[in-house]
Amino acid sequence: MTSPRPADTFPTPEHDHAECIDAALTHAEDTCRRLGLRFTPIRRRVLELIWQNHEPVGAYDLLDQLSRDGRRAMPPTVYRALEFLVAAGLVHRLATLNAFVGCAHPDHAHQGQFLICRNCRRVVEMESPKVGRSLKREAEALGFSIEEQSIELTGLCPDCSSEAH
Amino acid sequence: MTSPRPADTFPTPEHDHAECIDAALTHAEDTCRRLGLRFTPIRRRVLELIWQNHEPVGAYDLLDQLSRDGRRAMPPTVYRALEFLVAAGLVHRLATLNAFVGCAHPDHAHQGQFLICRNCRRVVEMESPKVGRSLKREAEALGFSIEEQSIELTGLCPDCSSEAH
DNA sequence: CGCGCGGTGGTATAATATAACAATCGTCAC
DNA sequence: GTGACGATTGTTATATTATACCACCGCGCG
Ligand SMILES: [Zn+2]
Ligand SMILES: [Zn+2]
Ligand SMILES: [Zn+2]
Ligand SMILES: [Zn+2]
Repeated sequence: MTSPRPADTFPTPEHDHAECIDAALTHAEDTCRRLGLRFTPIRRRVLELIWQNHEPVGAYDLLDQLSRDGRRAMPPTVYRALEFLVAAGLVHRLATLNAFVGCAHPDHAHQGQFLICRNCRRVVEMESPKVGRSLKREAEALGFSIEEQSIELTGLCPDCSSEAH
Repeated sequence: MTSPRPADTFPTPEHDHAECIDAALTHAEDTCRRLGLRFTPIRRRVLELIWQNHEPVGAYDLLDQLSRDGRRAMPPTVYRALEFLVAAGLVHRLATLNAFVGCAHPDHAHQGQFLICRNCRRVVEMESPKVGRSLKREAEALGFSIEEQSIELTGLCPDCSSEAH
């Protein structure tokens, strides 16, 4: 079972990030094959770029990096790839940042809760069933049925809060 | 004690919305006077426009409406007013919609959870202490300290889900 | 072959937001 | 009053993010 590293905690500087990238790409291949989706070179490359680190990336950053590859990429190219990756559950879009981050739990359908460090910009994807249940229950009490959720928490990660004296 | 209507449930078509607007404006005046902030005509007018209904409004929509007033408004004008109103806790920005909505609980500091109907676009601001506590606890377990939260739930409000057979 | 469909390339433009500087207004000390 | 100063607004320009639209390509299929 290939799967990206759990990443349900902030990654250490020592962690083998090449493995993060490799796991994400391998998992994406598997998923796409299983679902009959086409994991084309552009889509693969965009996913790889998104996984360059654990920080969210803007679409135009990706565009620049694609251009540096040699291919003259235009906005629709990267947005199409992103749309595909988000739909396939391989990438999440962070609405508060207009940026994209690799999904840490791509092996099952979910909509996580994101912890975003305002200092180092790293992101961790939590998945708290408790929070999900509370929200669902309280929304239902108002007669509201949730279809999508966007939960983004900004603050300081452990490393950055200990730095701040 | 003036305060906008609770709006912790979806508003009925029959409710006296003029009262919603009036309460929001009166409360804003009070708040600004208390905090020594200047509730200028532009800021007042923008808040009034935001409260035209219970749906979020985009900055450029507001801009159009301001222009229709006669004043030749430019983007910075409306963005500055919005910045002020958000900072004063009178308005919230919805990241998933790039839009703004009047705060339903402006009488105390908070960061609510928004229920957004994808059909009628109405928004309700929940304030669930339970959700807040769960998130805080689970984030702290990862060493993360939350400074801001953005929680936006999209789905169907009671009225729109009963319409859909 | 002829057709349809998903993917890509490319141009243009829409929609959202901010930078930078000038002009004006309010307030307060003098 | 009036000059000084900070806060607010006016104005122009530009940055940033995202989509509409059409042409072309490659491939499977009747
Ligand atoms: Zn890593
Ligand atoms: Zn950090
Ligand atoms: Zn109302
Ligand atoms: Zn509705």
